[in-house]
Amino acid sequence: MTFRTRFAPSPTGYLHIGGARTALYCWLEARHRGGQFILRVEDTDRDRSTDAAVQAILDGMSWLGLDPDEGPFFQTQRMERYRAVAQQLLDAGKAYWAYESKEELEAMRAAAMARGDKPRYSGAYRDRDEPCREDPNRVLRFRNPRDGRVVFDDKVKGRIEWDNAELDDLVLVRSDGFPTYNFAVVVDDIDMGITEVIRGDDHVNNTPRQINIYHALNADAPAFAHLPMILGPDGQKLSKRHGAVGVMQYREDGYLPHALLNYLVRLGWSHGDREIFSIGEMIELFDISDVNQSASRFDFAKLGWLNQQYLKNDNPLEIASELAWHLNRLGIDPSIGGPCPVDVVIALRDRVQTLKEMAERARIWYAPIREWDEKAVAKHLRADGAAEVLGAAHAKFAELKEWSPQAIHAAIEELANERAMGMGKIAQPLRVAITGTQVSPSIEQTVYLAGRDESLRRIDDAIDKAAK
RNA sequence: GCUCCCUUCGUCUAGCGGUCCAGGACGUCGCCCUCUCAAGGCGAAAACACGAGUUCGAUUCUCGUAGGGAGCGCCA
Repeated sequence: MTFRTRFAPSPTGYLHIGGARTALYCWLEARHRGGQFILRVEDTDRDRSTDAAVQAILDGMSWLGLDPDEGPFFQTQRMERYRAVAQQLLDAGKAYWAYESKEELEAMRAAAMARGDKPRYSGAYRDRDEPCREDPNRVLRFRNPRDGRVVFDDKVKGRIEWDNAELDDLVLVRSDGFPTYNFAVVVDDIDMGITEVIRGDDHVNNTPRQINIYHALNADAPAFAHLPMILGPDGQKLSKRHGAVGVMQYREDGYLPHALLNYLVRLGWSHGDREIFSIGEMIELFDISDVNQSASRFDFAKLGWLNQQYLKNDNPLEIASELAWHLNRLGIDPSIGGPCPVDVVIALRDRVQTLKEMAERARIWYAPIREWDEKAVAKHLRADGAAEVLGAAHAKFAELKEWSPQAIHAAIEELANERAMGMGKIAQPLRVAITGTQVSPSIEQTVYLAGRDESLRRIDDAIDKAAK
């Protein structure tokens, strides 16, 4: 039997960070074992499912590079199949019709709670053996075994045991004819030949009921692996309050997909002291049974560090095209003018953690200085001799044979030697002249990226400003 | 309330009975480098939730306690 995993989101919102990690683990596990990864959209809740959410999930997965081998399949397109399997269960006496109204069920639960019991379905119709009748409240319920235990070896959590007495007769088919989650997953996972179910640990409680359904269908249950939750930095459930929850938001915030993947793979899993993993290494080394059992918190600081690692080490050409996307979002079109984005990447990759920051910092080379840092002006432009130094730099730059960081560096060094000044005395006024601030990449990069004409213009402006 | 699950530095984790007065990484702090900011280098502080067992020996095994989480839907 070939090894097959699946990711089965319900399209009720964007692909969130926990879902992304689940998808990643499913994908890695399939790739690691040379099996297949299937994408299935669980859209049986017609009230909450939307096409936009389906698209958001697809977009998120494709941005992350988590390509499925099969799918997406949609449960709403498999209605006939669920109906047939339901009939099969009914014929075999493993399911029965029940007719309680939602209010009655509600009262039943409340009464059980009041007694200190678990709120469960009483099984009132279980043994009535009535002929089927039309009724708006009619649902098909599973005849869950009354005794015995369900035992399974979770690949993450270890052995988990459950008394059947704890389980009630769950609804398989709703009164509107749609299958419930617990029923549809089992049918799908059997039909799609899924051999390993990897999902969030909020599903462990469903697993014993699903295993019973597998058995009722004379099918072998797959292996299960339940992943611990990802919490917000404060240890609370991850929510909008924590900022980025949808995966595509990370793109907008300037993270590289590989960095996010690397961060996610290390959240709950590790391989010795290793922190950086190429996709190939993840596939080679990942094993679902090495995943941790406890919830982990999301740490933006570490994600930022990882992102910078990729910014620094990936091919600058590739980073440059990502940077262009972010520049566009700021209304800058680098193809029209200004420095080449690759040079910008090289100048800034050691100084920022995200592409978004990089684009914002790159602004000074694509557009005029918007705002002067008055403290910087006072300290460096209006300092004694600053205007004179700027004038000398202007002259040297104007005469440079080639406009390169090396040539600019040589010119500044020469200037420093001529006047026996420290580099700082020259670099800082220049920096303020070019950027309006006292923070930027190395002075030769800063000047180089501005371009010769623009540099000379800005130096002139700064000299004027110094005089005022 | 009931059932199930979880518990090593602030955070992510290593550890699978002695190698641990607990290792790495992020973050923090200090020093070095230095034209600013970073990056980089070096170094420091920082954890086995608690209590019983089992054992010659427990971070590692068992059981409790405490704390946290999940589920108990005609939602997935």
